[in-house]
Amino acid sequence: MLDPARMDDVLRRGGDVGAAVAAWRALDETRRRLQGQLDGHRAARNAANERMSKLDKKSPEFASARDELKALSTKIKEGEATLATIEAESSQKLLLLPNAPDASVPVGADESANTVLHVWGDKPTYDFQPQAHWDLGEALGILDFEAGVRIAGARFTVLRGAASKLTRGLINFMIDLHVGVGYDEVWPPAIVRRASLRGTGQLPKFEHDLFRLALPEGPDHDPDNDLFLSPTAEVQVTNLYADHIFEAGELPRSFCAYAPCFRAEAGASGSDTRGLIRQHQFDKVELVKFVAPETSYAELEKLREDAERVLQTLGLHYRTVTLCTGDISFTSAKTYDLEVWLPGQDRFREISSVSNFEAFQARRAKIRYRAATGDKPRAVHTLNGSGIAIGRTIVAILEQYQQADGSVVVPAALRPYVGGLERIVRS
RNA sequence: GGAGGAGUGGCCGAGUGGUCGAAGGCAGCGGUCUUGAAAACCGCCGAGCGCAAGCUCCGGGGGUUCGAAUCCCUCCUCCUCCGCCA
Repeated sequence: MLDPARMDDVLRRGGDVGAAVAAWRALDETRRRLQGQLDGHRAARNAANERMSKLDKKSPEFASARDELKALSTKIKEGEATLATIEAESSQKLLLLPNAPDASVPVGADESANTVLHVWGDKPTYDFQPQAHWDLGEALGILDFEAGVRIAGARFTVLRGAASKLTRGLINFMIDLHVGVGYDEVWPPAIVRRASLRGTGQLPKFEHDLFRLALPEGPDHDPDNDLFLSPTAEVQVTNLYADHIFEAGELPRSFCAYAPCFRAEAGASGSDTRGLIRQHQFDKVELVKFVAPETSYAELEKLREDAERVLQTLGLHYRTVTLCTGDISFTSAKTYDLEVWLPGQDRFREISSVSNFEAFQARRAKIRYRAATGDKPRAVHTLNGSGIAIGRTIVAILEQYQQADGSVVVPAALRPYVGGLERIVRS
């Protein structure tokens, strides 16, 4: 949730955000006025009730006071109903306002305004025409797109043999790497409640991107009990500490988690329909940090390095870009994307996204901390980054490590995780 | 899935219609004492909104009442037993 004190900063995003901010401000003004009136009435009722508790219940004073209070009580109920409506409307508007970009984020309308932070490694050269992973994978018999369609439909893929083994190995490889530099490992549920998604900012705005479970619903069905397939472990791990107050000295806390991710990808029809890039279900190791606000930008750089270490250890050529105001997500204050080189497609593709959300998620999910014992709780800052997407890592390995004969060399660092497999060949 | 029981502040726990944001204990913080620590004693000690006065919060939502932690309905969660099961 955007901090109302940051309303001016959010305008840097441009577009129609200005109108939304103005609408919220007007509503909030009304809300505060009504709240003041209502509080006055409630104070009167509380005082009167206290006097009443001392009266003889059979006395005529009691009876007349009760009749008077009944009128006041009715007025309060009406006020409460009105206020509830305004509050619901106001908080709905606030929930739909995006995060304010950090001052260091370049201004721009779309990805063309993103800036390259650095490039790691050299573009590998081939003395043959490099193939796209979908051709390589099918030829090797390890990516079975047809079977995925048969079982579950478009945008699902069956991984066979070495691709399956690579998935298992990559999950362990990445988690071990992160645990080695101080992350705590967790294995969360794959299904999440509506409140969790609201906490991290996927809801209420992006429900169309999610798979919701169609459970039997009675007449008293409460939408708050709806369940969704999680689109990213960011949701589960961040909500690990929803409604929690960290004590002084407990921060920063860093976690890594593997979880399958599910995205409806509504509106993405026609793009990336080939291969493993954009699937309804994919695997990802996620990194999440809870930190004190004054440290969050230093932590963002460390988090970026932790994600980059995965690609470096695997020897994959990539670049890091700073997303501009028009390209950062709804919830982010600043985001770096790691883009891995895909020679088969002659382009860089996003493989990890690393963001500082500042207090945006913490305010929604009520994740707080005390700077010192006895202090008032304040919202923490949360950060997360892919550490990293498994499917796209397989894509990058297949494309960057491909050989003239159509086989693929397994990166040395990964071999201990795949039973010593050195090369993927057609079996 | 069936039958019972229970959800109160960081934790334990009292409170069954009125002066209760809520006894008491533990933990924590400050102090006295002590060379220091422990013990003992004294004080402080939930969160949110509001400039403030003040208001709200006793699992969530709804209802009854002048007034609800307390009564009613409903949902959620936990515990015990039975059933089923990787």
